[in-house]
Amino acid sequence: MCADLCCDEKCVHEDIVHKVEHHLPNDETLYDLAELFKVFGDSTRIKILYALFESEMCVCDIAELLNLTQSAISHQLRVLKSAKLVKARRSGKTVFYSLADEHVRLIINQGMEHILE
Amino acid sequence: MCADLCCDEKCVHEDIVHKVEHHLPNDETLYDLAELFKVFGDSTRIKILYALFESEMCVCDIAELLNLTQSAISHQLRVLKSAKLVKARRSGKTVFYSLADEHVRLIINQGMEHILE
DNA sequence: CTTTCATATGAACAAGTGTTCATATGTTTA
DNA sequence: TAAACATATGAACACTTGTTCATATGAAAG
Repeated sequence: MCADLCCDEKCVHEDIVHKVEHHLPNDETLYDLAELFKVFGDSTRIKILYALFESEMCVCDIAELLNLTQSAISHQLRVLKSAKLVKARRSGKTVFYSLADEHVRLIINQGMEHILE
Repeated sequence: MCADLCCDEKCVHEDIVHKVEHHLPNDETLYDLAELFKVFGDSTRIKILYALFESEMCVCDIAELLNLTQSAISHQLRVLKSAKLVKARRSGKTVFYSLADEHVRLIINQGMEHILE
């Protein structure tokens, strides 16, 4: 292991460690942030979000579009909803889902830019 | 399951499904995008990235900062590096890691905005 | 009320992930 | 060359996650 002084002139250590410690958001916030990105970290959910970029859609249509069971989509929409990435609107038996806000689009576009460069 | 026509006046279906189908990026791209977000979806990695916001750091310092083994950090840095989120610079025995580009900061800040609202 | 249909939920299982331990690689100094 | 040290890597393990199947809930139509 590193013994407090593992380098020569370029040494940062102690100082940096303490400086960074003070600038780190608290653990709970960082945990929540990771949880948010975890939601984006599944291709089914990404596809659902991309689909909702175009228009609100009901569960069965998304299922048909992505060739997955209605149950799978419903489970995933639940995840997206509790992360406040989508919202639901009921119309009779049907429930229409749509993007909760524009953050979703921004985050995804930023990610897309990264992988396309 | 949904039988092609599950609603009344508000019906979208077929039309929307086909329209959205054409606008969806291809499967591989969507998969890669999900893989990218998966990398952000772990609080250890988020903490590492946040630490690197302040300054480049070597492996053992990050390990000390986050109270994790050097091995754990090294494994995670490998993940971050293959996603091109961080880059490495060797100086003697020590390897300093830093953010690969400004996308990282943008994506994380966007995520942070979402959870803080 | 009963049936039908869209959606939600719970259990179960396979597949994936993050950490630790042990050890290898590579660099510097004695 | 040998010892010391920072980092990397592989195997193993517990833990998490996404899907399916079966079934429950809730709304509209007969």
